[in-house]
Amino acid sequence: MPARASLASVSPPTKPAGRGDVALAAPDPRALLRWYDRHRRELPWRAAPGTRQDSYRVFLSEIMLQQTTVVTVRPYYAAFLARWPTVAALAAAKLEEVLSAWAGLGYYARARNLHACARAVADAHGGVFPDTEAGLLALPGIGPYTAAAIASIAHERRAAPVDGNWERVVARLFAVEEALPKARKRLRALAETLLPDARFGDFAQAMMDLGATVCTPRKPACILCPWRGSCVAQAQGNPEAYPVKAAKAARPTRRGVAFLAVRADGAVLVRSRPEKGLLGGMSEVPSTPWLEGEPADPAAHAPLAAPWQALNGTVGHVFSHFALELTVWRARVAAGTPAPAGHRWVKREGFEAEAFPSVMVKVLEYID
DNA sequence: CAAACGTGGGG
DNA sequence: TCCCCAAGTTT
Repeated sequence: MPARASLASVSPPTKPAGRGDVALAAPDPRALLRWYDRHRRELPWRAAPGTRQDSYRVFLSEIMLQQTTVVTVRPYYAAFLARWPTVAALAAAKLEEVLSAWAGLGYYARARNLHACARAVADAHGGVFPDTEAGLLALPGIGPYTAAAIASIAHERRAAPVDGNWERVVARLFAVEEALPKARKRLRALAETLLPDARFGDFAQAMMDLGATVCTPRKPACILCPWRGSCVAQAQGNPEAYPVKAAKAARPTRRGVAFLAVRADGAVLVRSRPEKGLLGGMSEVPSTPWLEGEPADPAAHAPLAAPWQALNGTVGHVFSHFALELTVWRARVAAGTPAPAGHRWVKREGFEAEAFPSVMVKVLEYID
């Protein structure tokens, strides 16, 4: 257990208020582990106490949980595990299958990387995940956090998977004044001082549970915290002030027109988006470009000549860095209408196999 | 390194 | 309605 004094090099330069009078004990990792033993949450991807989880399951869950809530991930995790129980099974899947199964979960590069990673493990690692952070880090879609998570949880390596929970907990423990994202390096250094001498997987998950259930972004339950006697922010009385965050960029609005061509048999005209970029590789109804300011001329972008009818209302959708307002133009076309190059007709029964992102599901509600 | 990259739920 | 947030990675 490093003494407080040894943290000087990574501590914030400004002396936090409230530290002067009462000496705070250094946070003891064993106290958190004891708390975890009493309050550990049951989660589908979590192994029974005292056992290690299969690395593929840790991998699958960690990729899905990136920037995504537990509640949202649950059904996707169950579906993926049932359909592709092993890394070999996932590696054998077609990318399109993986993308359609991922549809609705967001950040679709994750699905592409998940698949590429499974193939890399199957092809270049004999079907076995690397058991070191460095080895894991070299795989597609696995960054510093996920490498440390798999290494600690599945392989019991000494590693600090510093996620948003860890950052919040550490920022409060040490009252870090520097704002995110610049504070990331400092927070990581402080986090590593907290690591125990054993039970690295449990400690990693304990930090996440603590952040998710006690040291929450708003109204943290400090009274229930095993580290309440070691927390500078709690001593200051303003835990919610941490972590400090930089101002966010404004979110502009882009507009466009989506063309909903409905054939007599109910089939809809669909195409696939480019593999890179927004909604990469996902299925979509053709549309004008999505632009800020002056909308593009719809007629110039219609996929085929038809009696287009502008529908009332718009489809609104919020992406991570812009909001989208889509006007829907719909046309009923004859049964024999051919699909233009790069497009295809998809019937209702075929929707399941398509990789429609949520924004397109909204557009497709205008079929009838 | 800042920006791109989704979505749904809660206050 | 609006803003924030959630087990980050890639370029």
